[in-house]
Amino acid sequence: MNDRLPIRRPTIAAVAASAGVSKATVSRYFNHEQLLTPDIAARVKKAIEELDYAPSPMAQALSRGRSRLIGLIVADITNPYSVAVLRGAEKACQEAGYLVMLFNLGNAIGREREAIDALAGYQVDGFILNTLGRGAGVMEALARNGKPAVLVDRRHAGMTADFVALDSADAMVAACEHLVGNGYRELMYVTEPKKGVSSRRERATAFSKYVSSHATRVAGQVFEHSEESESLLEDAMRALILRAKAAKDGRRAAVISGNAVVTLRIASMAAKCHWAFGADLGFLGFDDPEWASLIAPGLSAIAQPTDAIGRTAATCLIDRLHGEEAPPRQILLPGQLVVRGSSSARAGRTQ
Amino acid sequence: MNDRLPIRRPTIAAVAASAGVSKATVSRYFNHEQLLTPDIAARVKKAIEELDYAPSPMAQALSRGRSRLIGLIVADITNPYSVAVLRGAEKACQEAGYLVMLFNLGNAIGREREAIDALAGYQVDGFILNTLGRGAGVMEALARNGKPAVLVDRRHAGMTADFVALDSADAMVAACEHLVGNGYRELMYVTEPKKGVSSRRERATAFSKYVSSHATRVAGQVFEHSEESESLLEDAMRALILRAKAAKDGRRAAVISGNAVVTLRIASMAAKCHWAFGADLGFLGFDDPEWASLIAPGLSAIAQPTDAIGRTAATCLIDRLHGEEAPPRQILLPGQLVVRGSSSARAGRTQ
DNA sequence: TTGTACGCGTTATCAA
DNA sequence: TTGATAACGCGTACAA
Repeated sequence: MNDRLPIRRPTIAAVAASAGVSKATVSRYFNHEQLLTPDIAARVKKAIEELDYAPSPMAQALSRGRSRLIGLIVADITNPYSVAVLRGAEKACQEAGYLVMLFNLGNAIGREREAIDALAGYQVDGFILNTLGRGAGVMEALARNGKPAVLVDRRHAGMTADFVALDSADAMVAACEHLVGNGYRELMYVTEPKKGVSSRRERATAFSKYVSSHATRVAGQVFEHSEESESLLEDAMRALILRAKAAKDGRRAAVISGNAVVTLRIASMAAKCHWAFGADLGFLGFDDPEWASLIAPGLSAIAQPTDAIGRTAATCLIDRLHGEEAPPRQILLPGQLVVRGSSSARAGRTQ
Repeated sequence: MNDRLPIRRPTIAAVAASAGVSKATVSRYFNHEQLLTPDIAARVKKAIEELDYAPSPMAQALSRGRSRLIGLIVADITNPYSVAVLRGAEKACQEAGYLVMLFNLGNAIGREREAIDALAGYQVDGFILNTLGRGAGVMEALARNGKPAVLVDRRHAGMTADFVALDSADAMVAACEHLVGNGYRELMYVTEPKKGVSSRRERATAFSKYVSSHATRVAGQVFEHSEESESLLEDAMRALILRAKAAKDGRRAAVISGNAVVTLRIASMAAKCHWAFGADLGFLGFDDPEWASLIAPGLSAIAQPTDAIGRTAATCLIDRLHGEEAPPRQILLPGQLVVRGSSSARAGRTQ
């Protein structure tokens, strides 16, 4: 039952023969039906149905130069953010009749070129990129293949392409104002190593800017946390808490996390050190993972509109494919502040 | 700078012309280099490098009938399990020189056929399926396209294909023995609606079997939990706890969760009702999400070897593509019991 | 060993 | 309006 080798789907030639017309006529039935005599069209239609014929997208791609394929390159599919975006993008693509070819970099920077070329080989019509962005070969590879791209979350310096992301600066201000409004004045922003990643840089910058423009009331520092600096982070947080206590003016300490990965680290550290969020330590994190409400007393968060980001990226790209010629767009989507117990105004539990 | 339209990558004809040979010779350079004179091979090589030529996989696919593409159909990309498997599979595919075309069903059963046909249109060489499995058109569509497939996690009744999944029965026994060994004798297994999903059925069956074969010491029930039955579940859990207390023989109550989605529900319910895991209520869940250790006092779990499952599925499929003709295999991978505080022997916190 | 010519399944040009 | 025919970019019998 599984003789899988020589099974061939019917071709346009078979339909043409069966309908007693030429291949060109069958092709026209799909692409320019208006040009066909009703009588002929009906015959072709019948043959198509009898044979259960469907055009081969591959052959179409070869002939037309367009494939209805979209290449999606993602820095790290382990990252829930990437997956959430992927989901929105894939859905929008499907709805527009495009299929997604996926390439996961697995955080292997430097494979960006390889990925672009591999996907371009299959004639993908365009790219959605969520990559590390050392930028090196990327621009060149994109240009060489002459295909449009839209960047997600991470923009490449000097690359002129559509860009979709969270409005980090706006979100950071909202986060800071919320915390400060609730009495947290000793702030620390913890981010993964900024390196070249634009979203990380922009959030850190927005944080620093907020702090310096409210220097009279608020103190703040940026902490770059990498896998190895676990104990350094613990020390920094401990110091932060002590500083707030030492101030004697009732100010409280709070940590802002740059993304869900960092949030996970901080939450497990807090559990280990028996720091109570919302009491000893305020907390608010970028990204709103499903488990945020489960960590007592609930982790406050900036929820990213990941689905909309993915969807926007896809439709934006597809617009380009349909001939949209506008200059590169920068689409920043607003985050949503989700308040839970970890950033409460008064110490203690907040269901 | 973004004149993306008429950029054409060099073709085999261009290389042939540049090297002063025929297209066939260039083709042979890639596919049968042994047949070439060193001198000629060198000339071809030079031309290839100068033009930065790479064969078009699309055209190759059309010509050979094989595309080095693998279609991956997933029931619901929102499910972390699916993503984890996807990750392993995509990696293995990449390493073997295959690219993945992704199709997410978004839990829309009935789109399976559509997905298979869409992917088959692009000449994917084979399928990796993690779908709902009403089975209806699936077998037919697969047969019609004559392409091999490997099933992941969910097997289709009557479909003879390779199958890769967690060894659910074995894992369930391990889970039960662990709980019973720690004094939990009043058990409840909570699963999403079993419907046609084989993995859910198998786990429930294994649970029932364990309970009935230890009926003298252990009581157990299966609870099918759907989105709407939130309050029913709460009632059931409350009753479970009371039953254990009422028994007066020191037996304790424990819940086993069928997957991470259910775990999330139960954890938030426990928080709401102020049930303390490991004290009032034992807990152990299938799937070991990253946040399992953060829920006090740590959620015990059966960790699935998701990466290995994905990787195994992919290599298994690729073996078939390379001519492997063995009868359909059933590959069951062992889960790993991760013990944390939620299933501790004595009440109280267990770091 | 190398080249010629045809096929893979479409679309598009140009006559008819 | 419809039908040959030539691309599209590549592999491969077959001939040289």
